[in-house]
Amino acid sequence: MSNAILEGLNAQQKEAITHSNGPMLILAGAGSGKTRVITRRFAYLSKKISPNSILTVTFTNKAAGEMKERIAELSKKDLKKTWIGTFHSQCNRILRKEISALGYQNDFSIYDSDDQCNLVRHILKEFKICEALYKGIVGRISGLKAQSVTPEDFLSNGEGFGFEERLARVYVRYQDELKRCNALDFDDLIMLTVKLFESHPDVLEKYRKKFKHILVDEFQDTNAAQYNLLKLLSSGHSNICAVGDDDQSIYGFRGANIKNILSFEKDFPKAKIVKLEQNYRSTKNILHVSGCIINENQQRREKTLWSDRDTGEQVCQCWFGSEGEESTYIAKMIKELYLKGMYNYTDFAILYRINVQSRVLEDALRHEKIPYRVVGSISFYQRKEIKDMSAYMRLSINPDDNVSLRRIINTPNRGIGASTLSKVEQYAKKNNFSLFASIKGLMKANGMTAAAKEKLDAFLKIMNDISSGSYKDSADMLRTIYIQTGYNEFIEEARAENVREFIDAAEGHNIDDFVSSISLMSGEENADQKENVVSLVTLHGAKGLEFPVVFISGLEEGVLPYFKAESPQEVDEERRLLYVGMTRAQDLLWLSGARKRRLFAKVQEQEPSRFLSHIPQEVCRMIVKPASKATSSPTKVSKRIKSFKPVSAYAIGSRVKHPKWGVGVVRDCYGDGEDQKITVNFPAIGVKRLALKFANLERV
DNA sequence: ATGCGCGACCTTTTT
DNA sequence: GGTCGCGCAT
Repeated sequence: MSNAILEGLNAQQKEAITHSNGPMLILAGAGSGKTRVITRRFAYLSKKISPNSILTVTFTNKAAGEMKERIAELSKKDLKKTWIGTFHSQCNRILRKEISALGYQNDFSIYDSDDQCNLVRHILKEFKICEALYKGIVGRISGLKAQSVTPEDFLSNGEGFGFEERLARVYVRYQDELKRCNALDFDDLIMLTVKLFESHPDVLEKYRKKFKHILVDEFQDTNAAQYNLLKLLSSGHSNICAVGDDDQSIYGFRGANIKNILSFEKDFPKAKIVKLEQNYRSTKNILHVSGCIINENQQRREKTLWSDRDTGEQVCQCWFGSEGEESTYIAKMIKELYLKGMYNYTDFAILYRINVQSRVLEDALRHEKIPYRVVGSISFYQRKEIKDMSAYMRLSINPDDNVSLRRIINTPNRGIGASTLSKVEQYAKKNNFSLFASIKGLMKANGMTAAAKEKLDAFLKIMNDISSGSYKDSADMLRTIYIQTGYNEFIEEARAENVREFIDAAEGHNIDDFVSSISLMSGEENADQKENVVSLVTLHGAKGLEFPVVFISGLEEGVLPYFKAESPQEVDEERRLLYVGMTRAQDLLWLSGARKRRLFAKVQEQEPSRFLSHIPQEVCRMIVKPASKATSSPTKVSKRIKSFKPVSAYAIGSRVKHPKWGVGVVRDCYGDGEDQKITVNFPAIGVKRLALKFANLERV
């Protein structure tokens, strides 16, 4: 066995990688080299069996991409046909082949949450149920599907009263509509694969034989349907390797079931359990403090992370008068550490529980002229113009796709309004047609005004032109759509830019593959991380990331834990959220809160988060700022980190740019007013003393 | 068919 | 405070 695969690993990691057959649960603590273990195990296994017979599932495209990349580095095998991907993409791949067994066609559309909402709202309108309830209903339906509860199951167990009864009716109808549209929503991808395997043992057998080993990443995030899928596929050989950390389970609200990891041995009785407890990321202090937090949770698998790293700086705990002071403090601290030359802006992250918290933080960063990026805002593929373009593509491939048709029949505006559409809907219903077929039928029937017919005919012609074209790739088709539909004339410039980017991304992609996977793309994975900016990110969004310096803001009752978390289980999940945030930090960690915070409309009096009471004071530095107008200067802490002067015009250690000599580091800066002098070390030139007034320097 | 004003309600969100 | 959706007005 070549040793490259086993090089530089600790004993537990080796044990996990070389385990041969049978179920295994790897409890991988934060920063314990989890990805490394999975990728190496993949490489290890593929020495004995074909890499194509290992099913590797992740939750995000990003994780799948990283894994592929790292496996490619390790192994010289051809990885084109491997099964490394998200749960949804793997199911998509299986269903594209096998779904005819369930009465769908294999060119089905995939509805994302936006399409899903549109369809539910349409049904609610028809059922004359208050449309405003759609969000709750979509959530419930999604929850049911996550448990593999089909409409039929739900009907047979249903109470049959009030809301539940109406929910059942909507669910039945929704699922029926999806099938008529030849469409699957995200949850269907999993649920229907499970259903397929359960109802067609021969198909299951085929994949069971195909996948000799199964590797699951982020196992703590699996929902019941996903777990069922894994159990079905691994039944027989039981070669399932699940990697996860129950302490980082923060997606309970999406149906993730923490019990899957807590009671793994119940389903896989002889499971080997490996704990990865050596942390390669954080200082001892950070680990100690975060360990004390997570220890408060009752339902967890005991683990104790340890680190080879230094004790490190104390964790800073701060209490401010208001959220404004909190933000100012954080911004100033970042500035100081940056100017000191210790860290780049990319090394900092500010984490928070809810998105609205970013606003005041952004204000403070802008005020200090610190570049930043808010991570995880609306994803590229969810933008209206992108969704419109894809809807045209989708409809042209799958004419039954009513949701896409409703989306674009009057976009851009071609005068087909609600009354015309409602005639189309009625005619479709009467004849059991899709909307597209209904429009075609109506052209020959009576009962439409000539004007309406003309407009519908124009729409049919556009769709016909799009469908009958021959294209060399997806980009080619999109360009045709963009022009044929007149979208290019109706769109504003900023959005047109997005469309161009979309077309670029489609370049060289086969149309069927592109359309079938487009709903599964998030577009977040290619966000350039190279920019030197501070990251602002929610605690959820921070999972899987790491930063040398982390600030967690808003550690107050009502924010973290969020006021909606009432049951002990929900509070535990909030605690895990804090734990995830803390364990992102490599060197320095600040935990802060404010006594007064503007939340929604009013200013609220806040109490410190209950989680803070379990922090051992001996490894913490407490900073309390009484509510006052006085500018909160961060000197107290800066002294602790290393004594350095308050920021002057140009702080010692800061970087400046000279028009001729380029970037240099400030050695000294003295004098004041007109006579200020500065000493700068330019790497290429050497140390220079300049009169600030004439030097024409620029901060970098 | 579009535009505006009013009221309700606020999380997190891998796909 | 700010977004989103509805209903009314043109």
